[in-house]
Amino acid sequence: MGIAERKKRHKEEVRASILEAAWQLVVQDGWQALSIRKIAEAIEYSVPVIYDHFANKEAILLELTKQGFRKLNEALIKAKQQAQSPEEQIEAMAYTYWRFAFENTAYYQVMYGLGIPSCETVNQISELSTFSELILEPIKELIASGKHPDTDPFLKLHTFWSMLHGLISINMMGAEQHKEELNQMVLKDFIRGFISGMKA
Amino acid sequence: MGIAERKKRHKEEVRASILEAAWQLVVQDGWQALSIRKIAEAIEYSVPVIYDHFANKEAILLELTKQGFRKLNEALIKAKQQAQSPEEQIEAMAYTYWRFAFENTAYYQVMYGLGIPSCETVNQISELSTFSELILEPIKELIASGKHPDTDPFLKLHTFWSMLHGLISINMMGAEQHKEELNQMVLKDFIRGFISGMKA
DNA sequence: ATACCTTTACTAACACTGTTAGGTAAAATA
DNA sequence: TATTTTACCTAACAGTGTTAGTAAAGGTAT
Repeated sequence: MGIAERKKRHKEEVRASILEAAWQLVVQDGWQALSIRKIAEAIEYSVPVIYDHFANKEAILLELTKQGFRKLNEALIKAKQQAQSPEEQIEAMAYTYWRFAFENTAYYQVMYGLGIPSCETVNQISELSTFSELILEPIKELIASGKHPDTDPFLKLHTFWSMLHGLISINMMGAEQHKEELNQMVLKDFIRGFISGMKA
Repeated sequence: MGIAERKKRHKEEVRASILEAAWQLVVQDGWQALSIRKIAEAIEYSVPVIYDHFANKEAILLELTKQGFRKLNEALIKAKQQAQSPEEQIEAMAYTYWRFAFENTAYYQVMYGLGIPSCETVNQISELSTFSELILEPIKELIASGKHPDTDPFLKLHTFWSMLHGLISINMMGAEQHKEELNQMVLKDFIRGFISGMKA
C-alpha cells in the first residue's frame, strides 16, 4: 500500500508549502496583506486547494501562531538549559523572550497582533501549556526557597508574562520617542524586581 | 453670511454622525466588522460622502482611537484630582486605566488592537502627550522625594504604561484560565512594587 | 476490460471589501 | 439669467474570503 502513503506524503507537502508561502508573504508585507489568492499563486495551485488543507484563513494564521510558540519554546528551553539557578533561568528566559520578539517581529505580531485574540483562539494553542510550564517551574523553585512559600506561582507567571509582553508591545509601537538602551534598562529593572519580589 | 455657517455646521454634523455610526458598529460587532458601506447605510448617505470627511477607513479608526485616549485622559484627570499624594495619584490612575480598559473593551481594542500600530500612526495621536504628562508628573515628584533623585522619569513612565498594558492585554485574551481576583492581585502587587521601587 | 467510485484539481461565481472616476441636479454667485 | 460651485449620487475597479459545481485522473471491484 505504498500508493496511499505517497499520496499522504504529497498532501502534507502541499500543506507545508501553503504554510511556507503564507509565512513568506507575512514576513514580506505583514500579516494584514496576506491573502488566500496570493498563497495560491505562490504554491502554483488554484484557490480551493487551500481549503482542502485549512478550514479558513484564520486556521492558517492560527497554525503560524502555533509555529511561533513552538519556536519561542525551543529558544526558551535552550536558554533555560544553559542557566543553573532558578534566578538565572528566569533572567535568561526573559531576555530570550525579548530577543525572540524583536528578532521575529513578524511572528510576534501574528501571535499577539491580530486584534486581541479571543478566548476560544487562545485555547486552541496547545503550545501555551508548554510555555507556561517552562516558566512556572523555576518560579515555583524560587518561591519555595523564599520567605513567602505560600505565594501563588500562577500569579507570578501571569505577572511575568504580562509585563514582558507589555514592555515589548509598547516598545514595538513607539520606537522613536524612547531609545533602545532605555528599554533594555526597563527590562533589566523589571527582571531584578520580579526575582527579588519572590525571594523577599 | 449665515449660509456658509449653516453649511459648515451641517458638514460637521455629517462628520460626527459618521464617527457615531462607526463607533456603534464597532461596539456591536467588533472593529474587524466595520465597513464603509455599513457606515454609509447607517447615516443614510452614499458611500463617497464618507470620503469627503475622511481620507480612508484608517482615518476613521484613528479618530476613534483619539476619542478613546481623550476619554481615558478625562478619567485619569478626574482620578488624579481626587487623590492627594503622588503615591495615591499613581495608584488611582493605575486602577482607573485598568477599569477603563475593561469597561470600554471596544475602545481599548481599537486603541491597541489593530495589529500593532505603526510608529507613524502613534505619532498622529496627539492625545498621547497629555496622557504621558499626566502620569509623568507624580512620577517626577515621587522620584524627587525618594532616595534616587537621578532616576529617569521617562523610564518609569515607560515601565508603568508597558506593564499596565501587558497586564490588561494578556488578561483580555485569556480570562478563563486565570480568575478575576487573581488579576486584581497582580495589579495591586504591581502598583505597590512600582511605587516602592521609586522611593527606595 | 469495463464499470464504478473516490480523490484531486479546476473554473466560475457569490457576496463582500476599500476606493474612486464621472455625472447630475441643486444651490450660490456673477 | 448665465455660470460656477457644491453636494451628492450611480457605477465601476480591483481586491477580499469562501464555495458550488465540474471534469479528469487514479485506484478498486466486478
